[in-house]
Amino acid sequence: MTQISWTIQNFRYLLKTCISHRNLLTGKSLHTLYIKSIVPSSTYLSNHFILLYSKCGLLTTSHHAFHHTRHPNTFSFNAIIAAYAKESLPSIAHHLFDQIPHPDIVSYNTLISAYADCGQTRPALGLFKTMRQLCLEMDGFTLSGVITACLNDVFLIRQVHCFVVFGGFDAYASVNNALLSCYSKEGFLEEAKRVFNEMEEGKDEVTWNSMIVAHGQHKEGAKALALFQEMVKRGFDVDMFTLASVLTAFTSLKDLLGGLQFHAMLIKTGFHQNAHVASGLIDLYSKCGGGMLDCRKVFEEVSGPDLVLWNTMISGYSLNEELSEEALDCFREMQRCGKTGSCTGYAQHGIGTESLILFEHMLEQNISPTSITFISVLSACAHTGKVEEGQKYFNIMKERFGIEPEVEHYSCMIDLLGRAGKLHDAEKLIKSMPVNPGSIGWAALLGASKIHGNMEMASKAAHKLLQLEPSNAVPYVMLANMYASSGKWEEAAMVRKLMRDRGVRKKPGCSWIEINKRIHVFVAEDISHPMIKEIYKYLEEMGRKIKLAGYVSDLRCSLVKDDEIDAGEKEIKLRHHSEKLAVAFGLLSTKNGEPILVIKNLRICGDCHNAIKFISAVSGREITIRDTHRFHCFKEGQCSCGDYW
DNA sequence: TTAGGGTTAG
Repeated sequence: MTQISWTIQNFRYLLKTCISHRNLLTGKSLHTLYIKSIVPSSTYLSNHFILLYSKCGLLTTSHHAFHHTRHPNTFSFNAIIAAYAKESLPSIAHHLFDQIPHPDIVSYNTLISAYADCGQTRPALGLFKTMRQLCLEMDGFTLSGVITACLNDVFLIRQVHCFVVFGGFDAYASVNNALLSCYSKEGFLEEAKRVFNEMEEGKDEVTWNSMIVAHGQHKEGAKALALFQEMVKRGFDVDMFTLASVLTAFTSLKDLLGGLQFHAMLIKTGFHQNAHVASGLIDLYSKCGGGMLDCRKVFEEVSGPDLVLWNTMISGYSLNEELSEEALDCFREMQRCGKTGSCTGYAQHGIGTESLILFEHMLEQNISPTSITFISVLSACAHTGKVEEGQKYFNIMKERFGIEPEVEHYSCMIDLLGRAGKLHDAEKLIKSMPVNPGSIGWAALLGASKIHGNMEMASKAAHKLLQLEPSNAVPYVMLANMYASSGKWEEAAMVRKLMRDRGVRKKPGCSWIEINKRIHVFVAEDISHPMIKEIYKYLEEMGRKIKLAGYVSDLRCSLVKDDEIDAGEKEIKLRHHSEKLAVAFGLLSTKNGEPILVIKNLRICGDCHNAIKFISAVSGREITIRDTHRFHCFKEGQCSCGDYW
């Protein structure tokens, strides 16, 4: 048998191939072979074994390889620091950094990025300052890391931006990409665009991807899709990052049809099995009315679902949560017994919901939940009135998983208690919060007070909100509407005047529906649509039919003073709310039996919710309304939210 | 050897 003698060059070549292909199996065999071989000890090879294990996510093995390196050099330290940085362990990385006799620019860059990834601005800037004091050379890696470390502080980002321009670092694509991305994440799309435009020929794939996602995040989906087309036209490579970014554009446009076509393309290319892309798809379907069955199919296609994929599914279910027939029966029974004020019966009967079942499955798979997972879980409990479960999960997040509740978790709990009619408990929770409740907490209490018609609590919450956010129209409108619906016209007028005096403008309510690839938008009492006469006529006829079926209009929702118009006119005004117009147009423009989907930019009005339940029964159609809070799927006279939203 | 880009909540 011929003995093959391996040389260092053989090992070098094969090891580099293993690293670039992330081929752990071959890499490990190579490592065993190297240890047994007579090849002299090589720091180069040892360093690359550290890298291989780090890139394949084996931190302990990587550290082991570092530990067994006979003569570690700066490269060896840099490689193991990068491994700890990747696992978000900057303090250990720093400890290793301190042991390097002569740290080089890569050592600094790696440690700066380690801190940046964990949002630790100060230590990252400290290292940057040291580099300046030592007159060490800097490069694009350094500045990209420093910029990322400044995320959440736009003043710092601007200061570093000045440094970049005056130091000539704006020649690096990575530096501009970091600036572009940070400006966008901070909400400054215009500044991101300026960076993009000034890059001229210096753009790379990352620049385009960042710009697409920036537009998607700022709800400029159409521009994001146009950028994607431009990127392809200019010959840039499309990768997973691009595809996931494009999906957010479809989601922001609520363009389910476009998303479906894009999904077909993803299946052809096989990219749909990538966890990031799949998360984007699930988010799209769950937010645009695609249904959770399709989400489940996408989820099952992914071989190794990651944490975000689980979170996206749980959140999707929480948005689409349907109360089971059993739960609805229980609720109806409670209503019959006159216990309408409280919905805690759901919790008392321990009825499971899909998102909570999925959450338990996630725990069985030993996937550790994060703070975001708990926001979805608690929000699902709030949507379905599961007070006891909500309290249980709120407690275990700290006790079992060591996650400190943040203002968002408290806000879910306030929402949960408030919706269930426990307004005083909700207020007590706000007062006992160790973190500042901010506007989110008070907004949750205001919403719940409105549901339960508790004027006193609503006024308290609204006034807190007006102090915190004087330019936010929501508390003014909610408070004025509550006064108006309870006949307190003077108070309603005072709130409206205050709003006018402060120059606060209400976001006009509108609803839209897509028919034959065209979006039709309606505002209340719309007269602009070409089919508006037919729509009004249809609603008039439908109004008669649903009245016969038992519908009674809720005139409190018309919010017009009694002596201004009579009840008949109020009823007409109610009939012409934007969501009713969109529903009527949808029913007129589609075939019998076809389901329709309407989207509204605000919360659905109480009278519309009731009327559409009747319309679904009379027309025999499935009507889905997606409002800012959740999906309402109306079928045979019932809504999936169980009148609890 | 090190960077910048994607998915989840409110």
